[in-house]
Amino acid sequence: MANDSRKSAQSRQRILDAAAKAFRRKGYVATRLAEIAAIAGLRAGSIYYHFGSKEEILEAVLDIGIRRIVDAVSAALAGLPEEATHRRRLTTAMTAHMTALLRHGDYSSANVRNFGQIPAPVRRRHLKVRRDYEELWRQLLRQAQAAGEISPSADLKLLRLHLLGTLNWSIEWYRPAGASVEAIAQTFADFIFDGAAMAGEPAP
Amino acid sequence: MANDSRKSAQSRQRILDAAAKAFRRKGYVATRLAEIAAIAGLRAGSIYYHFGSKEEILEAVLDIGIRRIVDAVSAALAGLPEEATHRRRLTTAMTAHMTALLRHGDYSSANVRNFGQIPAPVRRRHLKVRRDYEELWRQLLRQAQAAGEISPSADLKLLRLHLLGTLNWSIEWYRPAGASVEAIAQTFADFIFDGAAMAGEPAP
DNA sequence: GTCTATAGGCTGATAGAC
DNA sequence: GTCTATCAGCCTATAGAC
Repeated sequence: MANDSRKSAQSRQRILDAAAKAFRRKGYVATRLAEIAAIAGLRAGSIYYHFGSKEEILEAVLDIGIRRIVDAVSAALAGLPEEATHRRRLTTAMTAHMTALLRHGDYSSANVRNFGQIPAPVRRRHLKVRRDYEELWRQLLRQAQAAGEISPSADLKLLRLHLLGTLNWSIEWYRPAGASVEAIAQTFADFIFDGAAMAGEPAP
Repeated sequence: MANDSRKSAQSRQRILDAAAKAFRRKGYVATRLAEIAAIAGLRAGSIYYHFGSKEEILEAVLDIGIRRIVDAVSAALAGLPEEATHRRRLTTAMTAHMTALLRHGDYSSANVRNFGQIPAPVRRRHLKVRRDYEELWRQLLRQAQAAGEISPSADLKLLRLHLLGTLNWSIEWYRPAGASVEAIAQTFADFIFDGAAMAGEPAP
């Protein structure tokens, strides 16, 4: 009994892992159930013992994906000393987000990549979790601005979209061969804070 | 005769417009030929008078998409006075890119959005045009750095990915209701050049 | 040029044996 | 729990009438 439920949980897990990997690479619609089954080491029909439909698998993958990002960012922030600057907090959060996406990331990448093309009902249900994550960034930015580490004139909504856009777009171009994820995230964080203009250059 | 070839060209155009619109919204794989035909005002079978396959339509849409972006950016840059600063050049290019994407942009959006999930042969053929466009940005950034308007220590490759990532990601969140495309692009350009940190704040 | 009709193939999902 | 077998539906693409 404990044996059966353990076996079931393992198969379910393998199916989810396989789906996340496939969704990340080819997208939800283009991925076939037979493909997921093959990666998971079983036949297409067997999937239906664990899931009611392909959409149900998608929902599970999306949920795990966003949760992994939230957990990674939260854990990284929790590991910082109380007195850490807001700049350090934001840099840490950016690195954690990017790492979750690129290195430990079939689920997280599948989430970010497929979000724009998932069926409407699934999207609606998933939106709540997404908003919670956005709220985390809103708070980080608000606190940094309140503490005077971000310019008071900065539009925090656009800054958040600017920042997350840069990070999320990396799934389109990142290849493990190049610079490390940490180095890239650090460079991006410096761009975000200091800008790329020559120091002392006047604004136009 | 001139009448027929004009009618043919018009239908072909309507099919492409319809495909670009659908590809932008739902992605290539999820879009059905019957759907494209319906938007274009004809039946699925009729499409094959104008195109040999669904993939052929995709290729045409992708090509037009990238060309529209290149043309928009090139035209905007050509409209600048000789003595324009490099900051102004880059800001202008960013605005043109974003406008092409968000406002005049079924083709351009379809291109950016579907690039990650197009069939391998199509992708390979399309890569060349993409690289040409990237080269345009490489030159802009190189010249700006050479002129001393971008910090000599800035990694131009990461700066380009940073900049284009921010712009391209906007197709995931932009809604016409909010701020104008020009205002958003201007804000992003200022972020890119000046950063969001409190002026005079020391780096950590 | 566009239509209707349909071929041919594949896909998500179900049923029943083991 | 997983398999095999199979169904029903849908989709791209083709053929031939108009």
